Formats: sequence, structure tokens, C-alpha cells
Amino acid sequence: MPLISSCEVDTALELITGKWKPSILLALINGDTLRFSELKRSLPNISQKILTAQLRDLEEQDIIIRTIYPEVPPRVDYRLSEYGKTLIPVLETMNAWGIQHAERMRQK
Amino acid sequence: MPLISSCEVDTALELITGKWKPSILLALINGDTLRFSELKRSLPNISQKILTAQLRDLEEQDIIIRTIYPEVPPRVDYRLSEYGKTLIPVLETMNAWGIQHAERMRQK
DNA sequence: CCGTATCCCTTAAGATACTG
DNA sequence: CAGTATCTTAAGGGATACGG
Repeated sequence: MPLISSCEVDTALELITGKWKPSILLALINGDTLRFSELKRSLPNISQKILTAQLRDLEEQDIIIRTIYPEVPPRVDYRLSEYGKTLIPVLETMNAWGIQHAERMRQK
Repeated sequence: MPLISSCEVDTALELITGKWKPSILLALINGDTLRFSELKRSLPNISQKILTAQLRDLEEQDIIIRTIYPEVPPRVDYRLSEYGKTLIPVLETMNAWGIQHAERMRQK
């Protein structure tokens, strides 16, 4: 019996693949709660449409929580859900791997 | 300073994203050394073209090693490189997360 | 047996403009 | 401020047929 099953790896992978999702998650890990405009500033090259789409994905997967404040001007902020926080160790492992092996990447 | 940097996470992510790459890596983790036809059997729904392409990607990234035996009929096998094996803990972490959270997925 | 070549399709991503 | 709407492009994936 396999120690690792493809389907479970894919489960995790689905949640964090998307060109900008790691960056968004990291911003929320490091920044706790961020407004739409703050996220946009953290990701200088993303268009509003894409940022909205990725946030909607993450929200639908219950990884992040979107809070709308009924104010003028409008205010919306995003934070990791408790469920989303369980992904932190996964991201940390990938990060640690990346740091250890970044050298090889740079040679290419 | 952030504990996790997006760019390092992406480094790891790049290597394992691709619809079939986790499955290929798992097959090689569990099966050690496999021939093309054995891999194809492990991944019943993949086309030859795609399998070849994904294997070439992994080979180019030095994650797997491709060995050609000058025989008739041709024989080629694939195995993880030492570098590729460093990804195992990453996959294991993702797998563990997936198992723990598969329940939530099934409810959706 | 282990591939390539060709052609097609879907999807993600992006630029840009507009709105409550 | 925080989004939609519209249009376009690029890349990944796939079915099928052929080749050394």
C-alpha cells in the first residue's frame, strides 16, 4: 500500500494552485486581516479582476473569510479561516524546500 | 519579515503542478524504477503524448532520471533522482493534509 | 515498446473600461 | 473602494494517427 496517495496530494494542491494563490495566502498569513486594496498593493502586478476571482475561489473553498462592512466608502476585508490556517504547515514545508533548493533553480 | 516567502513556495509548486505530476511522482516513490509502459498502466487515463511531455518536464528539472537501454524492443525506465527524493517530505505533508481534510471535501 | 506529429479544445490569465 | 463586464491571448491538456 502506498504511503502517499495521489488523490490526497491533489486535494491540497487544488487549493493552492493558481498563479496568485500562494502570494495571497502568504499576505494573509503575514498580515492577518487585509482589505482588498491592501492585498492589491501586496501583489503589484495582479489585475483587479484576477484578484477578485482568486479571492472568490479561496472563499468558496472556505479557506478565507470575506467580511463586508456596510459603509460608505465600501470596506471589505479578508482573513484566513481556521480551516485555511491548517494550510500553513503545508506552505511552510514547501517554503523550506524552496529555500533549501533555490540554489539549483538559480543556476538554470 | 515574513516566515514564508511566496517565491520559495512557488519554486516547489512549479515542480509538482501539472495535472499528472503528483501521480507520476507517487508511482515512482512507491515503485522505485518503472518503465514507460508501467507508468502508463499506473495512470490509466493519460495519453502517451501527455505522459511523455510530463516526464520530459520532470527530467529537465532533474527530478527524475531517464535511462534508455539500447535493446530491441526498446526499453526506457524512470526513477527519482536524489534531488527528486527531496520532494518526498513535501508530498508527504500535502498528503497528510489531504487525508485530514478529505472529509470536508466529500461534503461539498 | 516508446515514443512524435498534428490538430482541437478548454481554461486560466490579463488588459481595459465601467459602476454602485 | 471594491468590485463587474467584455474581449483577447496563451498555455495545458487531449484524441488520434503514424514512426524507429
